[in-house]
Amino acid sequence: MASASPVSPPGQQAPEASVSANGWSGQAPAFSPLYQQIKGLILQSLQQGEWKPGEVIPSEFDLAARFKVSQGTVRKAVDELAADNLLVRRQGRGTFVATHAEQQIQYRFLRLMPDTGSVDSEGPAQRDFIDCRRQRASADVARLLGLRAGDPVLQARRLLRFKGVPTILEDIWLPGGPFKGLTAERLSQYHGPMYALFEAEFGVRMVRADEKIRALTPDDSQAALLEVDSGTPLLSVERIAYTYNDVPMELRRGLYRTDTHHYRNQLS
Amino acid sequence: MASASPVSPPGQQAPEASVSANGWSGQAPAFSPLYQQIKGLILQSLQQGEWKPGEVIPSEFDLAARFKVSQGTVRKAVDELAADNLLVRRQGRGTFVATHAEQQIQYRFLRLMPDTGSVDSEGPAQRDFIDCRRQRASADVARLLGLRAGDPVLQARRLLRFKGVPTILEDIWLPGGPFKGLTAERLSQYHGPMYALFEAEFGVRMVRADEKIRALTPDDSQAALLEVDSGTPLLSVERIAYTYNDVPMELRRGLYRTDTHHYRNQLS
DNA sequence: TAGTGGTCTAGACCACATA
DNA sequence: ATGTGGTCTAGACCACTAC
Repeated sequence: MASASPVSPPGQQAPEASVSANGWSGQAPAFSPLYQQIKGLILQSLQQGEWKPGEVIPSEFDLAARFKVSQGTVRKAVDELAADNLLVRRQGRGTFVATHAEQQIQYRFLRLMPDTGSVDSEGPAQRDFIDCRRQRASADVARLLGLRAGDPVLQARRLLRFKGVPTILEDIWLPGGPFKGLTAERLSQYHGPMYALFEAEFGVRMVRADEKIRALTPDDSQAALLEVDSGTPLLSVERIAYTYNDVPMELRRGLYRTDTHHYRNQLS
Repeated sequence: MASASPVSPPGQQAPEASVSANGWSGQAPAFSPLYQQIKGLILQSLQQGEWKPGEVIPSEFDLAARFKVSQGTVRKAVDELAADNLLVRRQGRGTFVATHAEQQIQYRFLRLMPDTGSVDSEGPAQRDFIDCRRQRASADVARLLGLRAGDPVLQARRLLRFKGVPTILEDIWLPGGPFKGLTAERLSQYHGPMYALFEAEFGVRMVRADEKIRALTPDDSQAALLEVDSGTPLLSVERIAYTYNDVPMELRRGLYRTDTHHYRNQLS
C-alpha cells in the first residue's frame, strides 16, 4: 500500500528532501509547515471515515512511520487537532476520535444551564418530537445550509423539558442528501444526543457551530408549547452546525426559556 | 539577584537533580510538569507588573537562562500563556504582554455584532456616561465581586450608541479598593476601551470573563434610555470579569437591543 | 547582520493503562 | 511487561523584523 507522504518543506535537514515543486491541488499557501500538512492528512482520514468516532487512531510512532516524519511532528499535528476537539488524548491508552456519544457532557453544544444546581442534578431532559417531515428548502434555510431553494430538507420540531418544565423549543433543518432515510420514528425512538445518532447512522460528525442570539417574544403556538404567555421574553438561538471543512449540516432555531435557566458563555 | 528556580521534577535526566522534596507553599499537586511551574513563575511576574501590558517580555533563551531550564520548556509555558490570551507572540519581534489597548478589536469581550455589515463599518460607538458614583455594595453585588456587603464600590451607568441608535445600556460595579481615585470625569474623558484605562491607570488587567445571558423586558427608565417601548424583549448580559488568579474585578449588567444586532457565539 | 520566534528532529525518561 | 501519551532536553535550520 502506498502510504501518504507530505510535501517536503523547503530546506529542513530532510535526508532525502527533493525538488521544491509540490503537489497541491488547492490554492492554499504553497508551503505550509510539515505538521500542518500532517494535520491535513489526518483530517482527511477522519473525514473519509478511516477511523470512526470513539475509536483509537494509530499511535504517534505509527503515524510518524506512515507519513515519514518524526514523532514530534505528528505530536504537534495531533495537539492541534485535540485543541480543536476533533481528537481526544488519553494518557496510556491512545488518541481517540472525538464523539458526541459516550461523553460525560450530555450535550456538547448546549450552553443553557440551570440557575441553581448542576446540569447533572436536573437529570436527563425529556424530549418530545412534535413534528418531523420532508419538505423543500425555503430561500433562507437554503442559504444557511448551503443548498439551493427547493432542495429537499428534513424539518423537525421538538420540545425539551427539564424536571417536567418545557424549556427549549427547537426547529431543526437537515439537508436531505446526507440524511436520507432519517425518519420521525427513528428520531423519537433514539435516546441519547442527536449528534451521536448522526455520527452512528449517517457518518455526519458535527465539529463546530456558530450561534446568533437574540431576545424576542413567542408567537401563540410557541407560547402554548412552552407554557408561557405570549408576552414572555425568550432567548432565540440560531445555530448552524458544521462538519469537516466548514460544510454546514444543520440549522437549528431554538427558543429558550430563561426564567429558571441561563445561557452561559466564557470569554477569554 | 537570586533568580527564581523551579522545583526539580522527579526523575528526569537532570544533571544535578536533587531530593524529591519540594518547596511548595500552596496545596497544588506536589509535582507538576516543569513547564507548568515555569508558566506559574511567568504568570507571577505578569501579575506583579514586572512586564506591563503591551511591552515585550524577555526572549525565550533569556527566560530559559533565568529559570535554568531549556528553551523548549520555556516555549511550552509561553505557548500556553499565549493560548490563554495573556501573551501575544510576534514572529521576529518577540513575545508581548496582551493588552486591551492598541488592538484591532475595539472591544475584546463584546460579542454583540451588527446584523449587516462588519463591526468596523459601523464606526466607533458613541458613549454617554449617565451616572457614576461611590456607594456601598449590596449583598448580591458583594457576593459576585468577592466583597462583603457594605464594602465601598464604584457604580457607573453608560449608554452605547451605534450609528446614533442606543443599543447597549450597562451598569458597572467596580471594587472600591483597586479603583480608588476613579472619577466620573476620568471615565467620560477617556476615549478607548475601558479595560485599557484600567490597565494603564490602575494596573488591573482583565484576563477572562463569564457571562450569563437571559431575555427580559426593561423597566420604564431602561426602556426610555434605550428608546424602545417597555414590552420590547432585550438581552440581559451579566458579566463578571476576572484578573489573574480568578479574582473578580468587575460586575457588569448590560441590556442589549437585538433588533439590529445579535450576540454571536462560536462553539467547538 | 543580529536577534527573535517557528519548525523539525532525535533520544531519554516518566506516568499511566492494560494484559 | 509492554505500549501509549507526556515531559524534557539539545541542536539545527528557517522566516521574519529591525538596525
